[in-house]
Amino acid sequence: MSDFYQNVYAVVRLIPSGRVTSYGAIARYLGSSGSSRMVGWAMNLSHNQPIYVPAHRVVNRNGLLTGKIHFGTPDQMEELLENEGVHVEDDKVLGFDTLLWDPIIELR
DNA sequence: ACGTTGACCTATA
DNA sequence: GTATAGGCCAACG
Repeated sequence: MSDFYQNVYAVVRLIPSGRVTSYGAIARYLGSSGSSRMVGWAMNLSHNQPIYVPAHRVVNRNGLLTGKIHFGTPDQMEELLENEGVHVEDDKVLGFDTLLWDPIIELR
């Protein structure tokens, strides 16, 4: 595994319950600004990862659950988020601005 | 080996 | 405010 993925997983694992972050934020935090797609790829591989990665806490910049289809069932992501107190409606996170957990700001 | 695709983002129009 | 374009780089066929 390259360090990039390890870093991504590490950051994602640090996201507190009930909070969310965005792919771009992680990419920027890792210094790979502009390569936010790689973060998504990393999430895709997180399935095979031995450790559990709360990928449901990572959404796009608009707060939209674009990756929900990559879970077992499309509703799994919403369920997990709702289970943690994050309300989801029409595939988007409610109050995304306040729930956003930016590693650049939080881990600074 | 090459072209296409994609859990994205930013910038123009 | 939506729409389209370009960039990014790893995996897949």
